[in-house]
Amino acid sequence: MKRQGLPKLWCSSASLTDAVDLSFYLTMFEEATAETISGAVRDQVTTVMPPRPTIHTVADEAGVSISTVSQVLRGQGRISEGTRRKVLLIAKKVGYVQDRRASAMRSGECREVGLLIHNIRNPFNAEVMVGVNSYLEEKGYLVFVLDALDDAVRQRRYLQTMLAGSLAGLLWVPATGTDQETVDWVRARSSTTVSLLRPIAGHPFDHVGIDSTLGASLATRHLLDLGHRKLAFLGGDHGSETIIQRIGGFTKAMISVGARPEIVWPCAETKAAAMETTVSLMTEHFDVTGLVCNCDVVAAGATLGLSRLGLSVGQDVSVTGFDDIEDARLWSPPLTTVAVDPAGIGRQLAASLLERRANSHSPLRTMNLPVKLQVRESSGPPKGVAR
Amino acid sequence: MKRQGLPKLWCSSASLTDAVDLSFYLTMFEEATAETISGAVRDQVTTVMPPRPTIHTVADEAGVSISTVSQVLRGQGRISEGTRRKVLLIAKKVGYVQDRRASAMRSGECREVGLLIHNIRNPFNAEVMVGVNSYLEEKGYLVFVLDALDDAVRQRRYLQTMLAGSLAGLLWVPATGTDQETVDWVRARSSTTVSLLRPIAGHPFDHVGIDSTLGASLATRHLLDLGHRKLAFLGGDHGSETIIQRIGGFTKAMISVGARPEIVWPCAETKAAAMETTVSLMTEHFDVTGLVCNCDVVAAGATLGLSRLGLSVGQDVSVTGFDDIEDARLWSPPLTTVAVDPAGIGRQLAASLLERRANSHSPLRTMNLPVKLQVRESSGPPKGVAR
DNA sequence: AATATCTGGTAAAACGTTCCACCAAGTCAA
DNA sequence: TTGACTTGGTGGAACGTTTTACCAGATATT
Repeated sequence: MKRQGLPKLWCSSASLTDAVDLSFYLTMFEEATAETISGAVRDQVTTVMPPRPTIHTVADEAGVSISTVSQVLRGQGRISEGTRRKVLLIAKKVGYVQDRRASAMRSGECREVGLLIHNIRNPFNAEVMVGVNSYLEEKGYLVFVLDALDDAVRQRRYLQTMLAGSLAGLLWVPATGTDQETVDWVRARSSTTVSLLRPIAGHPFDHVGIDSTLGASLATRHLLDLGHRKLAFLGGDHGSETIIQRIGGFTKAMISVGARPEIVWPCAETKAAAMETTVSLMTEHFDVTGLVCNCDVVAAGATLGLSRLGLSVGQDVSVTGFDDIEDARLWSPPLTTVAVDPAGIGRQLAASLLERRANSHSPLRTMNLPVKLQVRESSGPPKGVAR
Repeated sequence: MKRQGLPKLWCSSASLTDAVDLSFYLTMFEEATAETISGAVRDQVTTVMPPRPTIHTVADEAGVSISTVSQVLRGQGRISEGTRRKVLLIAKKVGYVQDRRASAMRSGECREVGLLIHNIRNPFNAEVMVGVNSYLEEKGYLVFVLDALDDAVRQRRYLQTMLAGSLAGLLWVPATGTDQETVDWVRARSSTTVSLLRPIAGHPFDHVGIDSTLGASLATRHLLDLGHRKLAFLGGDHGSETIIQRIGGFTKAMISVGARPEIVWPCAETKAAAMETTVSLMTEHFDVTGLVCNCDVVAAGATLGLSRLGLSVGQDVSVTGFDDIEDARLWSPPLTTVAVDPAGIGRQLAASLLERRANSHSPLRTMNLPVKLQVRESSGPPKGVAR
């Protein structure tokens, strides 16, 4: 079957009021069903692979030594324009690609950065990943990602594997429950490590994070200013620095107006968990009028929980999030949240990493990026207070 | 600062009706502010790294040859229990970890699998990633992820980098606009490649996908059965096999009841894009009563677009998705969607990869996993038709 | 006593690069 | 003509492993 592009039909987002030729799609359909039987075996033979061409292949073909090829390829040394051309041509012809392992092994150079994150399913984390990647990429680094699923044991395994080949650097969001031994182990093996988002007690690495305390404080303050007094803090993993800071911000803001920050319920970072926790929380504390959530995903879950209880968000109960993920502004009601710029984190992360690589003896740095309260309709004055 | 665990306070998800000691969080807060100044420099010295211990280090320390160490470490060869013990002990003591690069280079063995995906921000993709990872991981493989952002040029670069070190296998969701040259290039370089989700014309690799035609057909049929006749297909990238199949399923189902599948609008795989496209579409075709969406993310965007127009989903207009991401059941209204099991894809992907590695000469296989219509409240009979 | 077999281990050649020391031939100045 | 310098390149040792061939000594077999 041959196909050159699709019929114009749907290639533009303009609508199609004229009658259209449907035969194309029907044909597709027939073929598709035929091929689509579960587990169908296609009688196609895999060809035997020729061995991957090496620097030797190129050298032989060009009639020069491997040293010459190496120098040409790296643009170093003194090679005449003629041989240079010839070598490049042949390299292209035989499809040579440098074996990074061998190269890195000999030269000690390495351009691979590992990003070990705790939950790639959280859109905010995905955003950070894309951000850091785009910055390091243009410096010639390759960022690859491992998702530890916030499990300390799995994280340990991944670290072991990552650091078994050498890395240009490690970007690390420590999983919940990361122990001191793991931290020490990483310190001993990776000279260039930047922790991110979740600070580690003792600050053993460069760190890029956000001002969690301020963020939580801003959100809480916002609800207090609207007239709320009975607020709850919802979400967060057990025992991390981040959550401690956020609860700190919440507490401080509450205390400052004489309210009691009593209700603090952790929960997993998923909508489903947050929904259930919210239902329980609101059942037990029916007089709560505002929820300060640890992240947008939790806020989304809280919204669902509230609507299950027949409570309207922004009117009966106000909700704030943290992160300002792309979706937050699209929800109904749009979420009031503490905005963090994931691209900014990415940029700073890349900068920190490169700086540390350039100068491994400079003192460790902790960067906390600014946060900004993004007020939307999920927060409003409590019932009975005029807007 | 020393801390042994947190106060019991919030370590359980039980609520706290008693008065609590707040001093702890206040202390935290004070410290946090002090440290949290943007760009603050911490006066900590980085220690100089001792060179990473090699197999030689261990051999010298143990007074044996490196061959012996190598054999002990891999549990091969004939080594007495005594030396075995000694070597293992020393290896542990000096903190030896094998250099995977060198090992792989010599032995040709490789346990790294690359996953090149087109958009990790789509939760479905994230789910697939987690799935495949969990299966390959227990077989001792390391799966690392690159997100090509559905950009063919970036994808080309990433492929180049990934295949520059050798890989045990490549799992590939081809980006939109992947050209034949790229496909050929991958074929020439990677013997173990499994394409996933988006089939490639000509089926040059093993493939794990889903029955897109059937899925789209089921969703369309469902709406038709409810009494809808004026349906639109929304979403999808330009020119991929997937979208062709899905439009095929839509078309076939429509035709089978004598309806005209005229309205087919592609759009990017983000909520924002889908929202806008939906607004345009519905403005132009105000009589459409059902939207068959190419994926759940698009369906979510469509929902937002409809509510912006004051149309209620499931009553004024029915919407179906594709994927059944975790959120779909939590939305309001919960989304009727074609359910695909990401874990199943993960498992099958892992299986295909391992099988291909075990037997590189068996014929290529295309597996299409079953889909199932998950009916929820986002679809209902059109107005004027009794439920 | 001569031979075979087993046991525990070593030496050295790879793997595909990089990089440094070196070389042959040409050029140039004195 | 000699010495110094430049140009264009080569040879070979490393990098940290794995793997094969081999060896010395002990033990078993005839």
